Amino acid sequence: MPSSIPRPGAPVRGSASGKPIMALFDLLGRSWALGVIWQLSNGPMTFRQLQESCESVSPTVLNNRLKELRETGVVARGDGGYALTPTGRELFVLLEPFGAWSIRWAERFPGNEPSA
Amino acid sequence: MPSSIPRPGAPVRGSASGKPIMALFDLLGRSWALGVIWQLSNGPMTFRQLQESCESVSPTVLNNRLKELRETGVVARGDGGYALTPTGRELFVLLEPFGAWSIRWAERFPGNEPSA
DNA sequence: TCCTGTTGCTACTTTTTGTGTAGCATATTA
DNA sequence: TAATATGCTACACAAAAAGTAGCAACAGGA
Repeated sequence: MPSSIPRPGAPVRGSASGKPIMALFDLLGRSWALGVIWQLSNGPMTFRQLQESCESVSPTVLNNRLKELRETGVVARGDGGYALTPTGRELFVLLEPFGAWSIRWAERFPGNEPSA
Repeated sequence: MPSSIPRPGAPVRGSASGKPIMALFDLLGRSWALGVIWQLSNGPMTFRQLQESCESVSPTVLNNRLKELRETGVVARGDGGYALTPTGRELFVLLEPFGAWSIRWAERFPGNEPSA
């Protein structure tokens, strides 16, 4: 059984009253949710393509994440497979800076020398 | 046993070679990771305060998340309990816009009327 | 029409995570 | 000394994810 889909206004992890930010964190804080959005930012992908580009995601989980992301208006199916909706693209705009940030984070990672 | 801590450069979910963005998504895509960072943005909190403000988080998980966030340089312990490091505050700066966005998302949520 | 390949899944078993509750050891304050 | 807070650890249980198999629907092509 898929876990319940986080909806703002309904109880979610972190908020019995469903504060939107907590509903969003519940949605995004599930395995592969962020990864799927990241992959789809490059354009529509089929289920199988997503499976390949997200190494080691199981079809069960991928299907659950896609269901959740569709029901929350972030992803939709169309030509060429799954794609971000306008809402999803908005979300990606917020997510995009994490790419560059993660690289700087990696460089100064505790125990890493800044790679010469 | 706590799950392994995602480190850029080491294999993580989504990337055998540990692409930084995938390591970051692995770190943040665990339950309560985003919520903890969000809570700590208001200032340092004790373990118990975090437990209370994150409704329904179990101490086991909270402790695991804090360990991971500390070892990845996002959170540290100091006066007044746990607090974001400068790195953690940087991360929060990227996260902050999600607050406002989530409210708009809630308003036009599939099945919600834009509240009059 | 039969074969071959692709796609989007579902089913199932095993392993990993998270929940929920209890409670302990170490301060701190009265 | 007792009461309180703090930062946990230890379970027993439940939920989620991994890993693998395979099926139904469709699209060519021979």
